[in-house]
Amino acid sequence: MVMENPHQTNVVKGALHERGLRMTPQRISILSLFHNSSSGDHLSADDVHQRLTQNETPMSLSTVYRTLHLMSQMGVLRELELAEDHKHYELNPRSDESHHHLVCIRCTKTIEFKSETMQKVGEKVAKGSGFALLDCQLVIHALCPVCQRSM
Amino acid sequence: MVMENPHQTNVVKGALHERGLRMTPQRISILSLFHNSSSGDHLSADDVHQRLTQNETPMSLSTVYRTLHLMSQMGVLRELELAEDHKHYELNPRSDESHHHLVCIRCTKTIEFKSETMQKVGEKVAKGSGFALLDCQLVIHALCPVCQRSM
DNA sequence: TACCAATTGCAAATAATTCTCAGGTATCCG
DNA sequence: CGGATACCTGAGAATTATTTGCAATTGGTA
Ligand SMILES: [Mn+2]
Ligand SMILES: [Mn+2]
Ligand SMILES: [Zn+2]
Ligand SMILES: [Zn+2]
Repeated sequence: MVMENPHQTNVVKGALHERGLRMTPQRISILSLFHNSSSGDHLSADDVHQRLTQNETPMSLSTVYRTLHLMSQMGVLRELELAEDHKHYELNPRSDESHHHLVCIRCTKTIEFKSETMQKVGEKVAKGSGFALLDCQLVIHALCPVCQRSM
Repeated sequence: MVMENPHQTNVVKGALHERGLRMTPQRISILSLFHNSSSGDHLSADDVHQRLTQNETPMSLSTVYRTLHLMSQMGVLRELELAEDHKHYELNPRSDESHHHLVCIRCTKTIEFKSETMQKVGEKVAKGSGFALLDCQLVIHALCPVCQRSM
């Protein structure tokens, strides 16, 4: 069940080395998990932890948190703050496949959508201020049709 | 020091009544605080609590949390998830003055910028799925020039 | 003015995330 | 090949933002 993505793994390994960090079995397992998830899977730290356990690659929840944080800092993962009380993660999409989220603040139903302009705006704004872009996300908070009725 | 904004206050009062809720002194104080803040002031629950105390309108921190949450649900305030471990709030800007945030994930330096297209995209996407728009925010995570050097 | 649901303050509870630290392990060097 | 060093992990405790339960209070209305 654990299928690796050698290319991406090596790219990350290189980035880790540049910082004096290492590619460990735990980090490989977490990256594989995300590579094998379908788009639209937004995983919490706990989700990741549970799936790893099912996948025969259990590890400490602390390590999961540490890895998710590190990978987000490196721009490999993307941290989503949707309408829940905890963070969710997904692979940080390549600029040509970037997508964004429309989320109901009441039932947390989430819809992904694409928009090329967004990424361009992000790149332009970041460059304009001399910032190095890591992730650019539009979040639309709204009420879904169902929740609009039940108010 | 506490100057009210009668118009906006009445609008909110009406919206509260529609839900069977009340306009209390505490809610008025919190709204006034935001109306008297300058753009770019992103206040945490604790910031709000401290400023209210200075303003001679102290109240319980629970009430602050409850009010910030309620006002966000109503679309009066806007909840910001920037690069810190707690939420920040600001007045939810009218559609014609909407703005967005570029934030350094390392030092949390935050820059506001405008972009008309963004709001339009948000409105279009929400409508396209039958959602009722509350808030639409682009967050760009990046590294500021200073932090890029110190790595 | 009396009533009643909404609201508040306080303290306790919750839950996500981080920290501490001791025991591994990869990597580098002589 | 060892040994030194720095990185990494697991386990659990600690931290901290936020929520909740409850009794007392209050706003808005009849
Ligand atoms: Mn997504
Ligand atoms: Mn702002
Ligand atoms: Zn909904
Ligand atoms: Zn910075």
